[in-house]
Amino acid sequence: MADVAAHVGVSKMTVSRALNRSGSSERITSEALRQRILLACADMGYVLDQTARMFSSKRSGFIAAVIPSLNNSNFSETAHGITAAVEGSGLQLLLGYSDYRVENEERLVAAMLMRRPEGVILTGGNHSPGTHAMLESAGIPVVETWDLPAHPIEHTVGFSNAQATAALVHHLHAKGYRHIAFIGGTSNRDTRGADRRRGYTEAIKALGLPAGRVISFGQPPISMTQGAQAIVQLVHQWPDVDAVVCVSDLSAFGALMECQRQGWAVPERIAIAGFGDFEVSRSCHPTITTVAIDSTGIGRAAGELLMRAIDEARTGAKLPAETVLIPFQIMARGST
Amino acid sequence: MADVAAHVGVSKMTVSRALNRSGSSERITSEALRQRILLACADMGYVLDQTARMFSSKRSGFIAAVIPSLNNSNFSETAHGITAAVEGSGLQLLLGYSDYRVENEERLVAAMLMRRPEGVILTGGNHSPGTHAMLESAGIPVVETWDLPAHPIEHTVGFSNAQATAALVHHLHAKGYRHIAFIGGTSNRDTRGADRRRGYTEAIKALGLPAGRVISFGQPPISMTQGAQAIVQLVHQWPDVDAVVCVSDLSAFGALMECQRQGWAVPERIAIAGFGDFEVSRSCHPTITTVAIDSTGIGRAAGELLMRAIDEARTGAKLPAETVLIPFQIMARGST
DNA sequence: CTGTTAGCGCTTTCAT
DNA sequence: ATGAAAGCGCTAACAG
Repeated sequence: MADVAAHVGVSKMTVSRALNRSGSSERITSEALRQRILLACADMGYVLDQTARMFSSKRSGFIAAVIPSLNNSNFSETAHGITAAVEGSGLQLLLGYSDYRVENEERLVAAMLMRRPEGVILTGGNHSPGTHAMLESAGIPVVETWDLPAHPIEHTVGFSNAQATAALVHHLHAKGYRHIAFIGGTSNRDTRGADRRRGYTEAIKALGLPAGRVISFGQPPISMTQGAQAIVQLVHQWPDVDAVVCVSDLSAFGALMECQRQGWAVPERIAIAGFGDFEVSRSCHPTITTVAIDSTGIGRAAGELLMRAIDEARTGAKLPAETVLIPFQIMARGST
Repeated sequence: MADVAAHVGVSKMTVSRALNRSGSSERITSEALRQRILLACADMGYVLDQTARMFSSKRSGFIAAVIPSLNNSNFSETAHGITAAVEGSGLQLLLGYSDYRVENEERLVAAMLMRRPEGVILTGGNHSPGTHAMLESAGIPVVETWDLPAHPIEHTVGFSNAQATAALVHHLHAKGYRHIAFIGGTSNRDTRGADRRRGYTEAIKALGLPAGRVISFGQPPISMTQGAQAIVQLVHQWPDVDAVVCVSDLSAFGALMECQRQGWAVPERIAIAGFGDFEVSRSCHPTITTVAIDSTGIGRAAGELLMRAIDEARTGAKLPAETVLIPFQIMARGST
C-alpha cells in the first residue's frame, strides 16, 4: 500500500480510503484521484490485504454457513442465494457441508468460529449442545434455515416441512388416492426428512387412511437408486398401494424410472410425488408432482436478515429475533 | 496474552509457545509449566486470537478454489474432493463460483486474493489476463483442473475434454451410427464445452462422417429443458440424424425425455450420449451412455498437489510444475 | 479532503 | 529453554 501511495503521490491513508469507498462517510476529493489509485493498484498488481485489514479493524468480513450437502440438493441454491445477498457488502461466505450429521456441523462451526465470522447461517433447527454453546458465547447473529424450529436460536428463515408434506398428502387424497405410502431415509440424521415423514403420518391419520405404509431405506440423502429399490420393496410389501410420497425428488425420480422398467404405469398403477422441485422433476416423463420451495430465496432472505443483524450489532444494538416464512407450493404434474 | 504471561510469571513468548506446542521444534521446559499456562488461560477466559496469529505469521490457513457452478454439475464433487484432501491440515477452503464467466472468475480471484490464500485451484485453463497477472504477482501455487491447458499457469489436474468426446464419437461409430450430431451451448463462455465440440468435430472429420450437424442452444450450462428443445430442432433440421452427443448429461437427459414425449425410440430412432456420468444417467430409463470422470478424484488430487506445493513454498523451495492426468471412461449404456 | 501518528495481538528473530 | 525487541499491513483517531 505504501508503494502504491508513493507511486500515485499520496499517503497510504488516501489509498486505504480509496479502496474502502463503500462506507459513505469516507470520500476522496475527486473520483479521478480514486480511479488513478485503483489503476495504480491494478498496474502494480497490488491487492488489499484483508488479513491485516481485519486485524486492524476488528472485523473479519466473513459470514459462515453450514449446509448439509453441496451435491444434488436444493442447498447449493441456498448457498447461491446467500452469496447473491451479501454480494457487494464486502462480506465473504465461508461455506461448510455437514453431510447431514450434527457432529460434523459442530466440528465445522468450531473451525469457522476461529475465523471470527460476523454471523452464522445454519440449516435446520437441530443442533448439538456443543454447537449451541459455541454460538451462544460467540455472541454473533445466527439464522436457521429450511425449518421452523420450536425453539430457534435466534432468527429463522424457513417453512414447515411437516405442513408441506401434509399438503401433498391432501393433494393426493383429493385426487382420489387412498392407499398412500411414504419413502424416506432410515435414520434421524436428516431432521427435515423426519419432519416430512411426520407430516405424512399426521395427514394420513387426519384423513382416516390406512397407515403404516412407510419404507425407510438407507442413510439420507436418499439417492435415485435407493428410490428405485424402495419402490420395488414397497409394491411387494403392500400391493394395494396406489400412491407414494417420497422424501425428495431424487428418490421420486428413481422410483418413477423403476416403475417404467417394471412396467408399472405412472400414475395409473401408482402415483408418485416428490419434494423439492428439482429440475429433473420438471424434465422427466411423466413430470413429477412435487413441493416447490424457493431455495435461492431462502438463501437470499437469510443473507439479508443476517446482514441487517450484523449492521445492528455494529452499532451496538441487537436486532430482535425475526422469523421469515418461506411459502411452499404444490406442483401438480403428470405423475399424480 | 500479556496478562496471562504476567499472571503466570513468564513472558508473552512463553505463553505463545505453550499454545503452539504443535510445532515440534519449539518446546517448553517442563510440561508442568505448560499446564500452568493452559490453566491460567482457562481461568482468565483467554483464547488465542487467530486473527492476529494469522496476520503475524503470514499464514492465512486458506486455500481458494473457483468452480463454474455449484448446482447440477460435477464441480461440487470436485469441491468435496478438495475439502477431503485438505481435511485435518488446518487449511480451510474458500469457495467461489464463476457462473462459467471469466470476468466473474477475475472478480472472485481478486476478492479471494485479499484473504491471502496460500494456494489457488482454478477450473479450466482459460482465464482473463487480469487473473493471470494477479496470480503471478501473488506468487502462490496454482492448480488448474478439468482441463489440460496448452500453457498451464503452473500445476494441472485434468484430462482432455476434446479427446474424451472424440472417444465417445468413435464409440458411436463402432456401434454403427453414421449421422452423428452434437448439442452444446452457443457461446465460448464454457471452454470445456467448446473443447468437447472441437473433439466431436475432429472425430467426425477423422472418420469421414457427414459434418455440420451441430446445434448450439443457449448459454452454458445447458439445462435439461434446453436439451429437450435442442433435440427437437435437431431432428427437424437434419431428419437423417441417428445419434447425438450432448455436451453434458443434463442436456442428454432432457433430450432423452423429449424423445419419449415425441415417441422417438431411443436408441432405435436416435441414440443419445452425454458427458459427466451424472446420477440421473445411471437411473433413468433407458440409461444414458456417457463419459465418466472421477470428479471427486480431480478435487482430491488437486488438493493434495496444492498442499505439497504449499509445503514446499513454506520451506522456500518451489515445487516443479506437475501435471496429473485423470482418466476418463466411456460408459456404454442403453441409450446407444 | 488528506496526512500523521499509533497501535491492533501475535510471532519472528536474535540474544541470552 | 526463554526473553526482548521489532515488526506484520492496515485502519482509527485526530489534526490540519
